[in-house]
Formats: sequence, structure tokens, C-alpha cells
Amino acid sequence: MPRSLRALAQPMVADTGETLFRTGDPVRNILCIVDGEARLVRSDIHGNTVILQRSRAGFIAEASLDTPHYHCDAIAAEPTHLLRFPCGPFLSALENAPAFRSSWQSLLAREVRKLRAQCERLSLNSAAERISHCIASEGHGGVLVLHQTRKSWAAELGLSHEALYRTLSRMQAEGKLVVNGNQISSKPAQPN
Amino acid sequence: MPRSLRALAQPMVADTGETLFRTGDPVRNILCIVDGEARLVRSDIHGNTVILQRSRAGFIAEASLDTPHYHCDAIAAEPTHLLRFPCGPFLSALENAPAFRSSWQSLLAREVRKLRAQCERLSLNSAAERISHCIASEGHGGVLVLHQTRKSWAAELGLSHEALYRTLSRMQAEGKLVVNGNQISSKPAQPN
DNA sequence: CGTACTTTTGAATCGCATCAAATCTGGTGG
DNA sequence: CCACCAGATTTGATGCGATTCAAAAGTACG
Repeated sequence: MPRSLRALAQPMVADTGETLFRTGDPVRNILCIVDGEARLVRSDIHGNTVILQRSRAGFIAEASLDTPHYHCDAIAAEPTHLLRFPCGPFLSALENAPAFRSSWQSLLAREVRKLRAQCERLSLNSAAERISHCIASEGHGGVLVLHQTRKSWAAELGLSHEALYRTLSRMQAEGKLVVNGNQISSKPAQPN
Repeated sequence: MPRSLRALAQPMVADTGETLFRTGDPVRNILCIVDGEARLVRSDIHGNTVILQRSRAGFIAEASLDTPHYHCDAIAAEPTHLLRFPCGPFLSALENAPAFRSSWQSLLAREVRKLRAQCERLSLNSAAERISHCIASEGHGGVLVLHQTRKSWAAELGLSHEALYRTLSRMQAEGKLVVNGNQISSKPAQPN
């Protein structure tokens, strides 16, 4: 990122549950998480919350740079430190700084791939398959470290929290999984 | 798009069911659909096919420009005409042609928003809600024109085709929907 | 210590997937 | 033109798994 842009960053602090922006708000800044966690969410008619993005470091709602108004709400999931970059200078920097632009494009492409994986996961219709898919695609070497409660993980997996708890313990009983605090490790199918 | 790049396009024709590229293939070209339909798909262990992108005009697998290998398969869903752009010149054009670059960035951002909508839809756990959501977010003025069989629409909605058929006729019987060939119109809740 | 939230288990219900089979459709070739 | 075939569409019956409602136990925090 060019220094001239970095110099324009305004530090922000948000407490747990605090709203960063709402659907319909004009997009005036691009937010970058320094520390903590922010989430992009939408609520459906029943009041169920769908988590669309979870960011613990780096930008959030990157695609909003392209639209006049936000399409989702953003909230802080923990006490969070952010940087706020005004859109105008941000767009100029993308125009004029090739390295910055290139990394921004990679960021968007990564987000697309991540969302495709998420769609693939939500298309699986058993809880066990979604869990395995998540460990495979988001974990490292078969080990997934959770940075959230299981309840909110359940929401991310499109499951009720009860279903997640039950499936996790069933999979562990079947030897398909080892749960150790926030470390979830998948076990390969045992040879007979 | 700059003329110099357009001049490098190689026309291609693909028949229904023909594979355009497979997971793991090196990314050498960017494909653009001129006419017909191409799909990005992945198959899970049970042989179920998940549709990750459906394109009837414009680029497909845009995010692959950023990776050395494809992460999905691409197939033609009908007889399709495509253009093939070599990656190298394509990347140069993105560097050097600001207008082209800007529209490419918008394309990626749109794709991100579309995928978020798709995730939101798949998080709904009733068939009726997914259908309504799809009409609302992909239709125009409450009318959705299907450019595919209902069977493959069902796959896109993460439903079995039987569930889709049954839910469509139930919703129509309840007056929530009007089905007219490939036109699906949502009806607002009736005042009593 | 009390409060709010997560985690965990139980029981009942409902909707979707699945398997099966019949009908309808468009396209091909005789 | 008709027979035929592959695929889509439609309806039926069944079972399973997830949701839902309920409640208890655990946990973090002020």
C-alpha cells in the first residue's frame, strides 16, 4: 500500500456487537481490520443471521468499493481495532500504484474462490459432510483451529448449533474426528 | 477491451457436455462466452454435481487468472461459442488499459456479490424460501426467466429436483407464484 | 455471586432426500 | 411420418436427519 494512502488511515475502535455500517449506508470508507474480528451479515425474515464474511485481519466488504451503498451489515464480533480509508484516495491509489492494485485484485480473486468453496459446502446436505469439507478447505494438514464459538461456526455452516454439537460428538465417537478445545482434527478413514 | 487484445482472441466451439477445462489444468487462457452457456462445476464424493457458476455471456472463471491451476471443471451446457484469450497479453492489458482494468474489477466485485447472495440463499432451509429468494435476487420485477431446465435449477438451489417440482406446484396452488413456461412470477402476499 | 451466553442432552416434528415408476418431451434415424 | 430413445417432468411412498422447542449444566465476566 502506498504511504500516501496509509497516511490517510483513521484508526477506529469497535466493541463487541457494535455496528460498523448498515445495509443502505453510503460507502465512504474502506475498512481494514488490524486486530479483532468483523463480520458481514444479513438477517432474513425469521431473524436468522447469515454470516457472509468473517475477517480477522485485512479488508472487509472489499466488493463494496464498487457500489454506492452497502448490501450487508457489518458488526464487530470482538473488541476490534480498524483502519478507515476514504474511498476517493483509495481508488486513486488503485489507479496509480501497480503493486497495490495487483494485490487488491488477488484479494478479490481469493474472495471469489473462498465464496465458491462456501457455496460448495452449503450444497452438501449432511452435517458431517459440511464439517469435513470445512476442515479440508479451511484447515491446514487436516487440522482446523476455530477462532469463534461453535454456535457461530454452526451458523457459518448453515446448521443449527444443536446439530453441530451432536454431529461433532458422533463423528468423534466414530473415530472420524478428534476435538481438542478449539482444534478440530480430521482422521483419515481407518484401514481395516 | 483494447483492440490489441481482442485481436488475439481465438474462436472456439463446444458441444453440449463438452469439457472446456478440468480441475488441475494449467491456466493458459481466459474464456469468454459469446453465445450458449458454460458452467463451472465440482463433483463431490457421491457423484453429485455442484454448479458454482453459470455464464451465458461474458467471462467465466475470472478468478482463475490469479492462480496457476484451475480449481473446478468447466463444461458447455449447450452448443457454445467462445473466445479464448491468452493469459499473458490479458494480464498486460489489465496493467495498461485503465478502462479495461476498471471494468474487470467491477466484474470481480459483481461476482463476489452474486456469490454472497448464493450463500445467503443456500443458508435458507426451506425449498420455498430458496425459490422466493432466487426470484427476488435474480429476477426483474418479481419475474424470473429460466434459461435452464428445472432439474438443473434444482441443483443450483441445492435441492433435489423432486423437491423443486413439488414446492413449485404447492406454491402455485397457494397463490404465491405463477408458473408460465419458463417465466416464474412471484405474487405478493394477498391482502385478506 | 449473579448474569448472560455457550455448551450439552432430550424428545417430537417436519421437510427433504431417496427410491420407484409413470408420463411427457424433443430429437434421431429408419 | 412414425418408432424409438434419452432426458426431463411429475406423482407416490418411505425413512432419515435436521430443525425446533425445552431444559440443564458449564463458563466467562463484571
